[in-house]
Amino acid sequence: MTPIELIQHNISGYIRLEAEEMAFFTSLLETRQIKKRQLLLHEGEICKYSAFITDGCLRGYIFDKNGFERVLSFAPVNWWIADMYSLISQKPGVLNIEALEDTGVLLLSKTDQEKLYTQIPKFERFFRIITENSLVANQQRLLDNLSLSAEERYNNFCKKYPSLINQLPLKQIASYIGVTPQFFSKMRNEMLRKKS
Amino acid sequence: MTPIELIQHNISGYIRLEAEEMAFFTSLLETRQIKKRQLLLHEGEICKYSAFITDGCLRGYIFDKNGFERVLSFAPVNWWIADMYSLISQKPGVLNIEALEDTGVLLLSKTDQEKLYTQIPKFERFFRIITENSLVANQQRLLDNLSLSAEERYNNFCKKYPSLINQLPLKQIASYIGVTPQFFSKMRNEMLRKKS
DNA sequence: TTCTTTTCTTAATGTATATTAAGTGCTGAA
DNA sequence: TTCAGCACTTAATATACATTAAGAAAAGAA
Repeated sequence: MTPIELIQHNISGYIRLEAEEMAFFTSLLETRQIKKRQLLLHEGEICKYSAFITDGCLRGYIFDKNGFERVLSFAPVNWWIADMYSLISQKPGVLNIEALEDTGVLLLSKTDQEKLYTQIPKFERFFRIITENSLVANQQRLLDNLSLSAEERYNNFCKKYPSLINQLPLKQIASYIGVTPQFFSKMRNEMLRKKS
Repeated sequence: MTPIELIQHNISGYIRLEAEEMAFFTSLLETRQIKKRQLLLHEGEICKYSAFITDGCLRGYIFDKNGFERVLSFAPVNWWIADMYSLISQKPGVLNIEALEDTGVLLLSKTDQEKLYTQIPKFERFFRIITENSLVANQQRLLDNLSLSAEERYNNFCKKYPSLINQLPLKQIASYIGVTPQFFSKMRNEMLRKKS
């Protein structure tokens, strides 16, 4: 599938568009390639785009008060990512969005997104639904962090991002589940030992 | 303000409705009183309503694997609450929603909510926006849990729910910030000592 | 009121995870 | 080719929080 076909397929899963509506939508998209380790968004910037990943993988992370990176989310192919706080408020955000490998995205600017809302109200529906889904995923992760051990959080990571288990450096996964790389290394060894 | 005035005011902050649209909306609402400690929603049930709080306070919580309650969110006056996972999927949920004191809510059923979406598409917009806001609040809390100490999480609780600091039993707050009541008690004493 | 239950506190001990440090093996740049 | 840096591992020690237990104070029921 081409990037455009991929996003059209993604949208068609939620709303039904006329051909000319779809054409109008795709006319608003901007293609961008991000090289490994390059940032799509830097903390302190105002987030002006929602990004749809067509190839590769991004990660959203912040620096905590001790200067350590904490991964908030990964965005593999077919996912959307943005600093929602900054995108909505148009204030400087805290999120860094970085390519974990060479990555292709389609960008929809905030202004075009609002154009879309007024001209094709069905897009209110589309973004309501994907926001609801994000919210559910987020609440689940919050509960995981409140009630599960690191080991169980790792299992949930594996369920949520099966394609990333072997694709990502271990320290990224450690950061996502909220432990140090050292502890993660030890933990994984213990898990292997238990299974055998 | 009456309950109906309160919810109308809440909605008018996001979308502009004609008088008859507002009348149609309010005709869908159901008033319900929940006595202290009564559940509005019990885990295992399918969530059929979004609830808008007009008086009192609710809490959403789950039981973790050790059988301990973990508070996911509080819902004071003027907030919405539901088990989003269950409401969206119409599968049995994991959330319990309980009144912390005698509480009045306005209920909007899932089916009426969808009626609303088709008959007054502006409501797609309304719920998109409040879902976005929930998502942002949730992401912030997730980052808090990954990167802040219990003390700092308590400070953030105070900022988010200033009205609840003195209204809630301490053990509810402890559960929200993710520590035991014993540790919370000790921590608060230490915080007081530091300030003086 | 009196009794019971719940909330809150204090303190001793226990544990999951962090921190620091050191070492190995890869990778990419000069 | 050689070196610098990065990813990953192992291990010793440290710490933020949990668990258990017991008592005091407050709230609810009889």
